[in-house]
Amino acid sequence: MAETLSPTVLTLKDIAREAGVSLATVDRVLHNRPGVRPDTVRRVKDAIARNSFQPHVAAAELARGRARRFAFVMPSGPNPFMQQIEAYLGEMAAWLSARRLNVEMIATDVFEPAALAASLEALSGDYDGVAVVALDHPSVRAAINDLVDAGTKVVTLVSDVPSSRRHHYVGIDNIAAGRTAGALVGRLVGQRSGKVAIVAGSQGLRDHAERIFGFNQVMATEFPDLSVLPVLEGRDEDDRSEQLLARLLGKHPDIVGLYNVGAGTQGVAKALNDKALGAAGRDKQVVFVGHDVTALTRRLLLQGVMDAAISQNPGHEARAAVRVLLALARGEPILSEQEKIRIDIVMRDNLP
Amino acid sequence: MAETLSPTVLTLKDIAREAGVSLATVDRVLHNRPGVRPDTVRRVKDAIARNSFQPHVAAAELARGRARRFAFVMPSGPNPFMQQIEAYLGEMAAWLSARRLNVEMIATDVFEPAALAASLEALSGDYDGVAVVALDHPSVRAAINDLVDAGTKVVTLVSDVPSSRRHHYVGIDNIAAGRTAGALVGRLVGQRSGKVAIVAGSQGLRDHAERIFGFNQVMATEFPDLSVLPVLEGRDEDDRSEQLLARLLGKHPDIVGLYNVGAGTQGVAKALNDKALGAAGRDKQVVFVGHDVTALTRRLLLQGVMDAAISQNPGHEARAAVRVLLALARGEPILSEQEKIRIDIVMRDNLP
DNA sequence: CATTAAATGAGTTGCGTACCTCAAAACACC
DNA sequence: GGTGTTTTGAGGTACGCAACTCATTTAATG
Repeated sequence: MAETLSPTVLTLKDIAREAGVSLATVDRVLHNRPGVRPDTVRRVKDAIARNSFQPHVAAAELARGRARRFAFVMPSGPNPFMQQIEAYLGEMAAWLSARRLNVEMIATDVFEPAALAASLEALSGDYDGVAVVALDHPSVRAAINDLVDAGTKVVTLVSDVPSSRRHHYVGIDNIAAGRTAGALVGRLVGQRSGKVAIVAGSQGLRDHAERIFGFNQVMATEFPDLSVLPVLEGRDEDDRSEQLLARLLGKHPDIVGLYNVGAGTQGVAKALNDKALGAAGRDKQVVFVGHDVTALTRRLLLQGVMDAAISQNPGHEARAAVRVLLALARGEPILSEQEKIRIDIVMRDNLP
Repeated sequence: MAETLSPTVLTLKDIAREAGVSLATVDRVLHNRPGVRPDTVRRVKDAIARNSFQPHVAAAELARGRARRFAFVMPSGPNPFMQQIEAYLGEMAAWLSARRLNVEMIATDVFEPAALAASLEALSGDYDGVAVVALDHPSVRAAINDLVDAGTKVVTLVSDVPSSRRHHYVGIDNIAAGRTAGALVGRLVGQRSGKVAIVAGSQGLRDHAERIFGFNQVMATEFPDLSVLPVLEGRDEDDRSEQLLARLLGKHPDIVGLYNVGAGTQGVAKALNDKALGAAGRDKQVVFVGHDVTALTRRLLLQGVMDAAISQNPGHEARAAVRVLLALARGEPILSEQEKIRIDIVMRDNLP
């Protein structure tokens, strides 16, 4: 009837006795210190495995003395998503200090490869872990690899650099996100046929490009009655997005769906709402799917202007980045299921 | 440019000096032990607050010596959702043992109030925390309150007992889940009008009743063109659900939507697929929304038989229950944002 | 065999807290 | 004033591990 999931665990002393060696040797093996014969290493590791020994994290943490330092390298400038991440880190302050963890925010021009790489290089040696919102560029990749080589744990956040040797990526699969957006637009448009518009920041941004790719994939294979118009590049700016979209809506009265890949949501909504385009604007007739839950998108969802938002929970991302860095630093396994950022579909009725 | 989120923290010795008392007195205040004058208590607490002191969890954990024991009281019998929770707890084994946490599974007949209450009473004194999938019944409520009074931390899982003094509820808001299901059925049906069927386990189950309530709410206010048929009570059994639904589909050729509130999904799908009801079955014509991502619902989503599943991540629930119990036992604050179980909308393209 | 290098043992210290004991001081009461 | 009670101080031990030193043993080399 009752079943125990966690057997009693031993201490290092027990392992030493089991392996027939001294505590010092166990310690050497555990921390990959030199001066132990391969055969002895094996005996110790066997004893550890045989008893499924886990070092007591509390004891280890206490014994190491110095606090751990983590750095979050984030884009400078006003970016609501990044501000949210910073806010969530602030909410963890008590949690962090109870574990003697120091987290520092470092702002840099993420879109300038040289500046970002320089910021990263400057961290070398001083930090146990670094989370970075990174651009996928050779110099950035090199900077990340240097950090890794120096023993710093590196996690990419939101935007990955798969070609680097970063230890982990905390963020969503953007192709899948685009596919999800496509499925939503297609399904919500329903029986109607017509055209679908895409507004993106830039097709040069890795995540935007991936989302568009996924979106088009689904549209082509599953919704042949809908034709996708060329991507508008609004540079994530409200004004530019509005102008481009307004012109497009004017030219194509049969637009039934819209996918906003990045920011500039304010402008997109304004264009949809523009009275000049029809008696009551097009906001309720066009299925509008975008990204991220902010104060603005929340309002648009409630008003029925936006139909769904694809969201990657920024709180989850912030916490996952910290937890992953901590687990890496401690040499603990990562609960991959827990740290995986899911693609959330947010509609009016499941607004968080 | 760089901003520290976590200032250096002091130790108990520093606090003692700050407050002008001895370590022993600080310890007495910190653990609400008697024998300290109110005025002194205030002085110590002031010093703690003034320096935003946080006890070092690692040191505290190490010093207390004995491991913590948590119990998960879950329904007996083959329930896929519960099995998943147990599996996820198994995945945490290393995490748990590194923290010297013992988690035990206790199976009981959750639908029998007396049996459940007895199971809970039997735990008194032996556990630091209990997570229970509870029925909302006076005797269960009393048993929970007894546990709480005995100093055990209690968390309700999946199904709440709001009238009890449980410390926390880990699960979704079922009314909101029903609303979400309603919105999905309504939106996915599109322009068509017709009838909508509901299959539930029993309207006597709190969570099912709440979901139906939320579903009807949305249907009535937002989709007046759809009329909801009386709820079928399939008792979460495949056969019974199939028979009831098959009869209903036969009687109403104009059913365009279906909400399956609980289990019995296999039966529901079979009824939809029944060739006797039409040339090719009704599975692709009826919008079908259900709950939970299992091997079965995953297949149905991929086949296009099911259109969306409302999901409460069982892995997240298992981990959240453990984390909340641990935080409660340690006297740490709970990261409510992190522990909140979200209502996930799962469609074919964002299957986890 | 002697010499040197490598491997291992034995031991110490300290991390910050919980929990305990015992004595001393402060206080309340008659 | 003396009594008894409450409050406070001082100190110790233990938790499990990291990190270190230094002596000793074992193996490799010439």
